[in-house]
Amino acid sequence: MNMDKKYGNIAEKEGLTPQEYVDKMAIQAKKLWSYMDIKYDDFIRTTEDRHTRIAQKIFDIFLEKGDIYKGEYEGLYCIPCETFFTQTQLINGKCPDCGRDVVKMKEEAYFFNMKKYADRLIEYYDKHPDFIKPDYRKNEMINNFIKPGLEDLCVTRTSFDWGIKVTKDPKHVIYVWLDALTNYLTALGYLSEDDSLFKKYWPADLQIVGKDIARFHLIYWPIFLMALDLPLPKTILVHNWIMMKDGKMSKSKGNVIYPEMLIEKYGLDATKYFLLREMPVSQDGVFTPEAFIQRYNYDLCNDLSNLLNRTVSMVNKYFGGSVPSKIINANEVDEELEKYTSEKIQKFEELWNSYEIANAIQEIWNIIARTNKYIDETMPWELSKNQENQKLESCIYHLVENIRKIAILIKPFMENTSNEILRQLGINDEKYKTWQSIMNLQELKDCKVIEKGEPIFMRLKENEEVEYIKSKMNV
RNA sequence: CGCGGGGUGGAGCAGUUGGCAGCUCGUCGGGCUCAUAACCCGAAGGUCGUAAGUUCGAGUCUUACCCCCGCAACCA
Repeated sequence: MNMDKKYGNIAEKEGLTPQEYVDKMAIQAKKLWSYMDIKYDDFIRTTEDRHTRIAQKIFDIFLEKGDIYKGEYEGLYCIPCETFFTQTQLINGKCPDCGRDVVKMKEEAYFFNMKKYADRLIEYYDKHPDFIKPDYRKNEMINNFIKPGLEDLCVTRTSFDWGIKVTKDPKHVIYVWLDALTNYLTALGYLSEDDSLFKKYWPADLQIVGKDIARFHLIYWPIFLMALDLPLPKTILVHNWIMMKDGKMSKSKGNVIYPEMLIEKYGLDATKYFLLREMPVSQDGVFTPEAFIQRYNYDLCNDLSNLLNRTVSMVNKYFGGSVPSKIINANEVDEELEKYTSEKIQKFEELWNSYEIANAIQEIWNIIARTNKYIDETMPWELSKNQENQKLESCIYHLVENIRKIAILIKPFMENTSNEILRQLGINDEKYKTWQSIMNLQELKDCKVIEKGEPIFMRLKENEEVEYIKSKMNV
């Protein structure tokens, strides 16, 4: 996590010092993570001493190597705001903050020699097809930025002093990507007295970034690493955005949806489920209140929750709550279910490992649908009536076993629900809760389901809830 | 102007190396009763943006064009 950047101007407006302002932002970010139950080992801020010291060191290394040189930065400048803007940032040719005219200005600045590394970067892309995901981002970078001629990156400013100073030239402040990106290294203690974490974990297996900062992570970041003679992360995954039907969320459009509100009303698991399920990696996902409630009702209530509920009920009705033991000679219907399930688990694993999360989750729901269908195929109530006990035992066993697998599959993103399902099934033994355990049929010794199934998700009235969500979007 | 993504039954989307056009929701009809008016089965509905080409055969390859959405540089 990194977030402390140039909030100086915004801070002033709120009557805060820049440090106070970013402190406030950091608290908000941590709050959201904790609300989402997202755990992390470390949370670094670029205002921390462990970062600033090393960032300065890295700057000096580049300076000595000749990768950083002193030049002049020319840009469009708003004098009252004391800020440079790019052509595209301007609104009707005026300052986007205060609306006044901007002027061409020059200032002394340090530049990083990106050109020097352009060829090496392209070569690296070619030799490491897994480096950038999804694939098309690579072409985007090459065609738009590298091939037309990579420009050197301005890495310092003199127009303000909030930030990390250049050791040998303290009127310059390191700005912005050199400072920001290197936090991935400083967080691990790179170049510090204790770099054991760095030695242990670098290079990273995966870095996930939003598409808005793809360029910086796919071009500048690898080049900085090359300049430091460090290995690159194995994969950088660029994810897209959640959009609203009428485009980007914005307060002025009144279409902003806050995750806190959804979590509060519909629970953490439902919220995470929706976001992951509706969010293709390589395309923007769309949020609509209708889709949210429909997913909740169809996928979570009708398919998942109801499957558990009807199964628990049958274990009680036919076996007094005790899960039958594994049957060795399963019949054809059972075998088909087993085969289907293991194929889908394999598929899930493939997709999950290639970060196609939405598609992977879909495979789980295929198993859920197939298990619901299995009940209709076997008709346990008929088996009971006709006293076909062995078939009935096998059927109920297979049902419980499949739901157990489903619970473990959803655990990474629906932990509470997963635990609740296992609790209702009476699966307490840790050995039946591992990822490895879903590769085979388990005996499920001494499992006793709870006496009365409790729905884990209750059907919602679509109209009412859609109205509710909409009313919260205009706040 | 350039680059990228997308245009597939009413809606939202899948379609790996070209070979009888699939999924979810909706609609219509049926089944079942373990469960939440749930669950299961079946049917209707598409000349796969337009035009031309390659091929025995193209949603899938080639070319041209039209429409929608992003990105265009030092801005977390």
